[in-house]
Amino acid sequence: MIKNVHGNTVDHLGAALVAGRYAVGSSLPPEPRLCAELGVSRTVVREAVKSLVAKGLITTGPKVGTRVQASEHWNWFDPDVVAWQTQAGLSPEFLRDLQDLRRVVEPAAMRLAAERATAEDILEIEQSFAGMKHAVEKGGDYVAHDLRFHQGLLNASRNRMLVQMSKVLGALLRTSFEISTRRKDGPALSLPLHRAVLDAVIAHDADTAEKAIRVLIEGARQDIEDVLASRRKLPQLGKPARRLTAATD
Amino acid sequence: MIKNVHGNTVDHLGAALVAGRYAVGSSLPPEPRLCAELGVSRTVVREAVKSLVAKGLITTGPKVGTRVQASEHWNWFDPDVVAWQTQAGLSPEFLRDLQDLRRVVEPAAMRLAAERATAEDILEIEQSFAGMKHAVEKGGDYVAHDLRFHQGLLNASRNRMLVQMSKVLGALLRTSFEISTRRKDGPALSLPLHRAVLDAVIAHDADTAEKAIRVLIEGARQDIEDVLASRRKLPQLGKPARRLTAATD
DNA sequence: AATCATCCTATGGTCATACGATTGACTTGA
DNA sequence: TCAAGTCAATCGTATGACCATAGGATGATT
Repeated sequence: MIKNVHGNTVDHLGAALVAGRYAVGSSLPPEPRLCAELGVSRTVVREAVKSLVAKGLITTGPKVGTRVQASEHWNWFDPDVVAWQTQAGLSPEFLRDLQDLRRVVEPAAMRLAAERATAEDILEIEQSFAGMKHAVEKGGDYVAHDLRFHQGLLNASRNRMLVQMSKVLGALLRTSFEISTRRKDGPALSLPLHRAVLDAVIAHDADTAEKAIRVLIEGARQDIEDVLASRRKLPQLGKPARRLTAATD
Repeated sequence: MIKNVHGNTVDHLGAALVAGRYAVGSSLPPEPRLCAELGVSRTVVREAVKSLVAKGLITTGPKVGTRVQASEHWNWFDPDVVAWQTQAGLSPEFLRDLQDLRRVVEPAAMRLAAERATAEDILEIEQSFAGMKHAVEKGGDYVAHDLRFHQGLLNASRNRMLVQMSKVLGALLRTSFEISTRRKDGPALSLPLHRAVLDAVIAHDADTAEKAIRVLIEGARQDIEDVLASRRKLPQLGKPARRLTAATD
């Protein structure tokens, strides 16, 4: 699926960087090499590099080359960075960070949502809930509707930064939803919990909304812990050998 | 202070965009125009545009031009974006968003810091506190040390995303510190409150740490509310007429 | 006159080449 | 041994050309 040369190049390099294919502090190949490896012009390479600099993944300088920044400097809230991280396989550290974030952000966001949600927000969330219910009863993409439900709630907090986080949290939510969906009664069990959150928000009851979401989060935490524990016994989950050369996709 | 052509161009355009000098959904001047206005080559303009695309400020496409994205699409956690917003004058909405964020993040981060802070983290924060104390007693840059204090605490949460937020929160913290420093006994009064937070973190007492930081935040909230209220009576605080043409700085 | 298909053109996307600017590394001399 | 000067690798900037896309104008058809 070819978008355009620039986008593909950014994706390729970004994914490689986030996956840790280049050691932190080391230099990427010089521009001419990259051009040759990726089969694109220097213009494209340079613009791609500039994009990655803008996302905090690398720095550049004459003679010093383009150096890989430590992960503390990534823009962890950049959707692309998160996507690359997801695609590279969610590491336990990343999952831990995301879970911290979720436990910090979602309860507080529910409080705000209970105070500020507009009628449109509620409608959107109701529709998502209806989709989840339908998926449980008659089949369908439960995870997608669950995601939309949570993002709708974050949106209802009416805070641009919290909304932005919903995009990042999406990576965690998707993972945890997929895990809980594996247990075939998982969705059916969590449906009333979701309903409780939504009802509290509609009732402008911040305390109840917060408590309800905490129940949901705790359940998800358990699920992920279990999977991580079992993963430790099966360490071969990491992606197999990756090639450094350009792929021709 | 000239860094380089690219950096200056990104700054110039980014600041203009964040300041709202181009209407959302409208198009920037075409590349040749921008080159002429900014007095740089097309290479520079294009790379600058790519950087801004990476930060979510604009989108580009053949024939459609480079369009201004709605502020919901900005990367609000990008240090540059925040800097531009700060420089454009902190709007009440932005301040409100930041205060929400602070109230959400800092208490939770203090809990994590109390659990996870390393000896190095503590040392760093102690030094910052010493700097604050010194500034109160013998003069010095109180705000800078206060900032370092809070960022050190966020760092101690050992969570990459929370750490990233500390950079963004810095914009709010700086503002609120400057406000509270205007009252000449402000720093002296807040010193023991800071000490309380630090002591709780050292004692690994999450509950107390959270309570202590909440006191600090509440004080800051009050200060900012007051300033905003007085600002409403003096509406001429906004920047004076802004020109659309390129400045020659 | 209204509608649809076609072509035109403005605009960003890509490529190639040349030269400037910076800085780490090497060399040379004291 | 150390310091200053030189060198060269690498990114930074500029220019010109051509390609690709998509919005809008133009014209034919009903």
